Amino acid sequence: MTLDFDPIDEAAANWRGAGWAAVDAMTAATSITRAHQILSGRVDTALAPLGLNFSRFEVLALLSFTKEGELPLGKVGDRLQVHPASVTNTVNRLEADGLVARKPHPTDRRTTLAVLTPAGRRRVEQAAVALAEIEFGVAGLTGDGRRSVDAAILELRVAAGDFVVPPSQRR
Amino acid sequence: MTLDFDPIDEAAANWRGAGWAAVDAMTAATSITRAHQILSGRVDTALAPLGLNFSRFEVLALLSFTKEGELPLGKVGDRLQVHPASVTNTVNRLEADGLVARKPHPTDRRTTLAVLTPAGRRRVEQAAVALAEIEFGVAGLTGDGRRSVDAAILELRVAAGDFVVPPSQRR
DNA sequence: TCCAAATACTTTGACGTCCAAGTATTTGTT
DNA sequence: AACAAATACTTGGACGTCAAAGTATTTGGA
Repeated sequence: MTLDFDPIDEAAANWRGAGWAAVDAMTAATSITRAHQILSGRVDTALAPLGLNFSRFEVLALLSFTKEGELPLGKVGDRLQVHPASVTNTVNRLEADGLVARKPHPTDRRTTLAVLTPAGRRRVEQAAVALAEIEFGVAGLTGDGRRSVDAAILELRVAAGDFVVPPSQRR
Repeated sequence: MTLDFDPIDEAAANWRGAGWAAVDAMTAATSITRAHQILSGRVDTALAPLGLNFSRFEVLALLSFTKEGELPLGKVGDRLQVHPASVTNTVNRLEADGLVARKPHPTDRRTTLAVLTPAGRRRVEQAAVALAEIEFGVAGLTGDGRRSVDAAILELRVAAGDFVVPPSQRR
């Protein structure tokens, strides 16, 4: 199963041979896709014994950082940049496992709050340890590599409109 | 929906505040995950009018690079690093659209070949143009950014055992 | 005050991915 | 030659994601 050549290099050579454009963009896209595949597999493997996957973990972690351990579902989606339907699904599962509870918003009846339960707080702590142990699936990336990936992808995220850099903090 | 702060920076600050380990690994993993989400959305949008998604396109492209325009399904999976079940599913769909045909292997009856049809060849050419136009979803990444992403992720892929660098070509 | 538009969440449905198990065929050993 | 193990692919099931439509509630004008 392990190849004796770099499949991305090989693809780049093929693309050039076919006269196709944007080869450098293709390799970057393919690299990112593969990196995601690798780390997501590792992360899910590490979290499986805890009954979590990365999405569920992210929700728990986000809640654990708030003062009251609660947040409207919509805010969760905004922060984690996932579709509202995915938030519903993820919270359903966390709720079924007793790690989170739904609670009506005190003043806005459209809104539902996700509240971290004590079991949820314990679980997220365990998960954070488990993920740190496997370096979040990026074992193999050096410190320099991590920094350069962060910096490069920051450009991509800003270009995609993920957030607006306030004029005062442009770097 | 657009935030006025970097959600990954925010997460890093929260993690440090909670005393959780491996913050730099977490930000790298989150960056890669988000980058994948961005580019995969853009790519699928660009390919949708052609009735393709990135997986289907990759299969067509791979076949188009071979001499005969055909390859055993297993080889397709190896090259694209996807699960055999996913190859079956992807080829089913391409076959239903008349872009690929299944053909028995001439000597090994366990093996099935995927063969590019003339329509498949035309379609993949159109798709390559469409993808080049949107720079494979990585518009926003500069040339330097693309190179540094490639280089960093190469480390990750090698560490993950994607392929073995022959001793003669170590860099 | 009234009501159209916006907001918040859920539901449903189409896909895609992976794992595990099942079928068919070939290989490698004895 | 015989047969267990490996290989190649498909099937079925569990999940996850997103888009679109539906329900409930709140907002912002006229």
